[in-house]
Amino acid sequence: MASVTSLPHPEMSEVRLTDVLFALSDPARLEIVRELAGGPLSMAECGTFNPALPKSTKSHLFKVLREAGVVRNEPQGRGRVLHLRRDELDRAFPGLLDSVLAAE
Amino acid sequence: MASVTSLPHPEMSEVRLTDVLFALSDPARLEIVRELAGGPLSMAECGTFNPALPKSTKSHLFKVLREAGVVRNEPQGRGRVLHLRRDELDRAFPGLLDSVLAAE
DNA sequence: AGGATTGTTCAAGTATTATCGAACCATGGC
DNA sequence: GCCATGGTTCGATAATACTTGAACAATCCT
Repeated sequence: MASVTSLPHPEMSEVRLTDVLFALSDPARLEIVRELAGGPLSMAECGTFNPALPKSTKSHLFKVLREAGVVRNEPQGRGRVLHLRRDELDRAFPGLLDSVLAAE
Repeated sequence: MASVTSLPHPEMSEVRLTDVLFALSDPARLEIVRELAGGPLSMAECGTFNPALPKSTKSHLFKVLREAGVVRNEPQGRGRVLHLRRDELDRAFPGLLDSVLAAE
């Protein structure tokens, strides 16, 4: 019943630009997105920029990104793999991610 | 002394990407930016998407945009003119505004 | 099965943001 | 000078968002 294993992800058609912008507007979340731009990572591998971050806090950061449609969070083994929904975002908001990731 | 006439604007060099993204992440502020993309407007002309908006609220929306470096607010006659800092933003964050404004 | 590992969710406290009326300020025109 | 116009700032309240420990869930491994 409502296993936590598979988390809900919005369809890209119902993702709003403002929600994506909001998700990216936090430095910690943006940093996570930058890390994920290099390829999928487990949650443990991700967020190394701040190793002291409690796992509940980290989980919350990913939740915001996931609910905004920026990131996909899927179970793998005993952990989870995160990846940027890059192709989908590029289709929905052409150039957005490129420009954000290009900014120093 | 500290006349309100001329409001402080950040140098583009000290504008942070996350602040810009945050400023754009609110639907009302984003709508204002869309209106300003067509050219400078007085505050009265701007924000017509919600005519019932109190002027203090509207002023606050502009303040957030101004402090994030998105908009310039300058006195003109008895009122004020607002304009998007488009060229500067394009230089600092190439493609960002384009992609945001292009999104439907 | 039991324990270790990896996260998620809940709840509570804190902090940041939004909203809007009222007071205030500057300018233009009479 | 005085008043109307156009907008900012202040102050209070409401609404969101962030942070974190503790409890819980799923999986792997022996």
